[in-house]
Amino acid sequence: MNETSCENCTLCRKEGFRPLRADELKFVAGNRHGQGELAAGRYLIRAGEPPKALYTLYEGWAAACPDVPGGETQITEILLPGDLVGTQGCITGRYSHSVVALTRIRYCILDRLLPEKLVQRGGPLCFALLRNFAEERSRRERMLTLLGNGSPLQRLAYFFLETFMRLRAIGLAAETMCPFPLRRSQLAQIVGLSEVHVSRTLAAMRKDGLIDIANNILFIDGEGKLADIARLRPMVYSQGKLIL
Amino acid sequence: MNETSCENCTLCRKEGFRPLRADELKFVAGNRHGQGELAAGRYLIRAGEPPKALYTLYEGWAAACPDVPGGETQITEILLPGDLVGTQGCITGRYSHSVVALTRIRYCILDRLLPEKLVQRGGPLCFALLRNFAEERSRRERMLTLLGNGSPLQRLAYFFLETFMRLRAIGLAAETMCPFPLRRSQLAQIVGLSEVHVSRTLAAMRKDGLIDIANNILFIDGEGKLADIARLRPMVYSQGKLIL
DNA sequence: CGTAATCTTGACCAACGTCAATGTTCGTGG
DNA sequence: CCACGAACATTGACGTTGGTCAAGATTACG
Repeated sequence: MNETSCENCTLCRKEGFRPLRADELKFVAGNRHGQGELAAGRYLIRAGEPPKALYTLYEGWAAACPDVPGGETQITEILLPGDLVGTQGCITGRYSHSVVALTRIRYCILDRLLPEKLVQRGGPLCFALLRNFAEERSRRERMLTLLGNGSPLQRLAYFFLETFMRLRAIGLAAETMCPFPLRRSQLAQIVGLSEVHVSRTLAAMRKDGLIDIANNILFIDGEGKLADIARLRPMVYSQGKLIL
Repeated sequence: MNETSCENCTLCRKEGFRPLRADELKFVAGNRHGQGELAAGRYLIRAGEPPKALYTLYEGWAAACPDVPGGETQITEILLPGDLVGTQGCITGRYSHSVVALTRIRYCILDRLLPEKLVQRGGPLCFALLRNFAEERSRRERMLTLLGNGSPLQRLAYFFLETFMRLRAIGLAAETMCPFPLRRSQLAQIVGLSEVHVSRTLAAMRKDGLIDIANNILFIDGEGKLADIARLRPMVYSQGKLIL
């Protein structure tokens, strides 16, 4: 596993990422403490701990889940390549949720104080951090709406659509399909249903020609139909994801 | 209704708000375009519209609710005095949810470009804006967890506890009670249950000596018991709410 | 090829939603 | 101050949805 430097990072070259200016690149590189790798199932950060670092997910999928004492875990967000991990901790002094790798992941390690430095520094990079927060807040808001009064079908339809569009925005999806490594039980923890009921609902969706999941690939047969069912339309801003 | 200037604002004097430095006060005052008032049930902002302004809720309660075409509305956040309204729109160019007054409200009108200016300016005020986002994201994350796998009892217990603690943090709650103007139907839209079931659950909670609601006042009889039931503990940061 | 993990399907049941009737509170105008 | 109506809250009866349990089927992996 050889180290990749910021200068020849392949991720932020992809469409969907705004290229960094020279001085920005230097700033980020100067706050970078190397990179790491983690197997599926291992934890990158733990809820409640003081922040050790800020991370950028570079490859693979991860999940954010608050610790719920003695209850089923709930996944509150799926983290995809390019997403920041641990911002909450670096801002408020405690990680608010754990982050667990869902596949093997690779990530960059950034200075814990990067947000503060960014605020001092100001400029577009700082604004991008703000927009990152806005985007995540907004995404949780939509899921909240779905969990509050959406049917199982609506919840799943929305989640598939959103995930697909997020992947497409960073160049990781094909025309009508995308990688999809999630297990039924993980889907259940995301949409707030039992694993069994997820399975049933998926069977129905498959029969109706909406979607199919096979070999860790999600096939979207009718993006429009899915959107109609979900009622809510996912918003994928990320015209300028930042920071590696 | 006489105008109050930033200089003799009574809200930000309260405990829980970090007092502004002289230059910060000047900056905020310079980006303030007066204040407004709205009756219960009227909309302050509408989902999907381009941002007209940023607001600070000065008095009263409001609710954030994304537009759901042809479905029950879901309330994704309760806005209390001192909270910012419309940040999402000012950052991303579109308000992501509507905000409706739940009681008569008074609010301050701030420049739509304030977040951008704040980013240029940097400093503690900018960091406070970031922390505001972090706090709201975190709050939605907790509700998401509750709606995903919490019982009706847990959902309500958590919501009462969180609201009580938020009000206390800004000096608007007494030892064991606080104002509580929400109707059953609004509670239902927050916790994702039917109005009838909220009513039933509240009756049970009252019988168990947990809480009581009467005359728009919430009585918390056992804060510890409530916290045990809710499993999640609300986090109220706001050591330094900002910006009027 | 064998074992473990994951997925599917069926049967059953409890929790919650819906409908509807009754009771209560609040504001308004006489 | 009282009377009235409208909005809101409570309670009961009943049906549906989705959870739980358990038994097979399929897949993944050594």
